Amino acid sequence: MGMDIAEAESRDAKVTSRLSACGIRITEQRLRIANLLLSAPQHLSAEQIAECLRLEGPRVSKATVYNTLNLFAAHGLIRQLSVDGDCAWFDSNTGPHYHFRDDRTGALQDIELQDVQFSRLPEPPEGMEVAGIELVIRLRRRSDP
Amino acid sequence: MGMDIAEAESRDAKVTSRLSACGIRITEQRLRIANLLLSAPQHLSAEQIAECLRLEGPRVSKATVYNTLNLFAAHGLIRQLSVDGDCAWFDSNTGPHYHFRDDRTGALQDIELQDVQFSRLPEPPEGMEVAGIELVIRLRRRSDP
DNA sequence: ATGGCTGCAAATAGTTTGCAATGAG
DNA sequence: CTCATTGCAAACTATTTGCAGCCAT
Repeated sequence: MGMDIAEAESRDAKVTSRLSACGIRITEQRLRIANLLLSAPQHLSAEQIAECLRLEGPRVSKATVYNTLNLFAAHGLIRQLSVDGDCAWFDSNTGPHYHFRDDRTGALQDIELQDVQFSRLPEPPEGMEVAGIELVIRLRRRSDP
Repeated sequence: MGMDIAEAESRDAKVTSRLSACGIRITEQRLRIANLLLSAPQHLSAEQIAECLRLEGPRVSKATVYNTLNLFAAHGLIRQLSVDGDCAWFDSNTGPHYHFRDDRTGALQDIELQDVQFSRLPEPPEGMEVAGIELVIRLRRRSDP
């Protein structure tokens, strides 16, 4: 479960350069949040991120968590999802893809683009064009034995 | 744009019987809200419903609007959608179908089930089954001339 | 009459904002 | 040194809940 110092440093270096490439100034809080989200494809809510930060070290205010997430999203480093009305989810996979959603827990899981194919799609209304397709497959525990 | 008294009465009668069939007691507020939503397939937010009620007659408290919408949803008369994080939308089309969403205005429009066909869908994760598929095609104004 | 509804106001939850103190370049 | 960033608290928005009074049955 651990990560040695060399690993942590290389991870920090990667994340740091991604932030810098966007013109985002590096701070301890931004680096910690970026490490949570950007080291692997993930779906996290602001609350979950705040919770992780709380467990792992010095507290980061919720305002800063939100400000940082919005900053990252504005630079296209992450994407905000509206799959449930209760809270926003932040997805570090910014490429086009779809989601499974566990109805009971709310947990999300990626579906690769090529795992869904449409043999028919409706024509957009007059004067409009498709800006994106959001697909959520809701899941429940299988009932049959 | 108007509706004569006979029309309004027959609409009331239809709506009343749908509510009664669910065991929902008829009140003036419930009838007015039901008339807005159930007389045609529609997507309305709680705020829009409150606004319509405000314009058309005696005020209905927001709490009652929400309580009523939740009541209707619990009985399957309407369905709550989570297509944007800002507010809930209530859809009086309860059958399976999909949506267009205008990114600029947030407005929703139905897509019939048969206008979308999948030639490939992913296998649900172990022990899970598909509870439903939510598809939103986001629209923008067409850019090319 | 009596128990379910309504309206109000207060509570809640998620998120944003204002501002003084802090910290990075 | 200087301006961006942080943390806190307060503001805000959407929604829910507690409760006294009202109304359908």
